[in-house]
Amino acid sequence: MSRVELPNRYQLAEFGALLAEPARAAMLLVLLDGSARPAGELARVAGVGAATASAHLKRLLDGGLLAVQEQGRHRYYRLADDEVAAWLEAMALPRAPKAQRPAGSDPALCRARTCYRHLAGELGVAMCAAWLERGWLQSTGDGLRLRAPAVEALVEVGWQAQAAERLLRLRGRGCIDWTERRLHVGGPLGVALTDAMLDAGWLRRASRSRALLPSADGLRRFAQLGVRLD
Amino acid sequence: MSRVELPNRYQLAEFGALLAEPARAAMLLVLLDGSARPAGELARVAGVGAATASAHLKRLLDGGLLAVQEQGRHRYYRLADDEVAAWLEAMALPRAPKAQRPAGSDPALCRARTCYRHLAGELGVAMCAAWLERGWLQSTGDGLRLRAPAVEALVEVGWQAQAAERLLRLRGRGCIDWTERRLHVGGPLGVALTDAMLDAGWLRRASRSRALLPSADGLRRFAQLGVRLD
DNA sequence: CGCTCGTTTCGCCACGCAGCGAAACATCCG
DNA sequence: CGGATGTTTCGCTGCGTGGCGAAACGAGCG
Repeated sequence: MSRVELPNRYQLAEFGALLAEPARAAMLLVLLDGSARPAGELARVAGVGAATASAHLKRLLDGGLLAVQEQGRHRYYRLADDEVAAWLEAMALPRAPKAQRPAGSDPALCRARTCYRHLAGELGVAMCAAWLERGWLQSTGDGLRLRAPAVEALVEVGWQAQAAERLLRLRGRGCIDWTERRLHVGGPLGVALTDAMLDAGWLRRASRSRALLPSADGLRRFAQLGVRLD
Repeated sequence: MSRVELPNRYQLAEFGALLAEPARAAMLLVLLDGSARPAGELARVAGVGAATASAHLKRLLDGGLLAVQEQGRHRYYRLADDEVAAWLEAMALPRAPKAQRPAGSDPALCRARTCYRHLAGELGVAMCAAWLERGWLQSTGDGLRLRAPAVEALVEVGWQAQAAERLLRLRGRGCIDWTERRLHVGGPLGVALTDAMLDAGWLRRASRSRALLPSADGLRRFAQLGVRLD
């Protein structure tokens, strides 16, 4: 068939048009944390009526940026996949007016946050770098894979052996962190790691932002795993 | 003052709107190789009249995506900086309709190409990774820096000592390659390296695309510098 | 079964803006 | 100076689309 050419002007324009409306941008931004929200709530967030919101959601859906999940009389919308989330992060974060990143950005958010459903920010980048260096994490043709020594280390700091071993079977995606411009671990592996850290109380979700707040205990554990902030 | 919050909906929408027009998208895409072109040529590329093109260029200029350089009765437009180029790469490349990247993309382009003015693609990523691993390249707080051993190696494969040493003073920017999702060297250092490789005949620009074609000699030199393609 | 609530569809209006031609500038050249 | 060329400004028209209210649809619930 016709080979896929470079990004032609129409693909790029179509994508841009989907972002070009403040109402749609607001919806996408609020879904960037991986949540799934019903149409009505998204309408409220975007500040438009239900009818208008429905039209916007239809466009985003047709454009492949959203996926929908029906549940009773609600329809929950979420980002189509973490590929989309990565694009949005790339677009959204560095778009601070001019200055590179005036250090005014919320420091907690720079430190640790969710990107889609996995850990990002300085902490996420530091973890990825440290584990890659130790060989606990390896980049294969198949994506990022956790190695046995990492499992041992996790068990040593208190994780259940069975749960830790399950991580060996999960595939990670290298995901670019756009405040740090460096890799962190996304994909199923990244999500599983992050979930476990939340469960263990190492991290806590901030109430009104995507920031993740590390507990004192969490920081100690991270340090035991070779992960330090600055 | 008001701290810079996260990307608000308006910033994102404004950016999207700039891309949302096929004529503007075409202009941006053709400038993605770092070239500077006069308004008339961009009008031709975009397939619109001179008047229309002028209006589009004004919008892109006001939006901070382009810079202009007056020269006689011509006005040469180019991308504002490599930050913008990186955003565009991020938007444009992975925007193949659905399938991840159906391997139908131009193989030469995946192998090596210019990103703005520096080397990207498999070759660029491989070089960056190999040199980081050998310590020839180091990530400092200030960006990427070349180290002395790299200069020695470059001289050994035939570069002028003086030119090679100058590279030590140039700052590199980690630039994300969106076909590979991995780092390669951008910024002044990346540009200087790439220029030198073009001068030395290791690489040649393809006539009708952003692909860079490595010569047989070039591939041999790259191999001597620890850079191999698969 | 009939009411409620969440969502989508329909019909309508209004604004934004892309497009062009004509004209105004500006620069180079003879 | 005067004509040619490159670029921008101006005025205008037409289309796309965002917004809303009203109505339709469908799922829960008493």
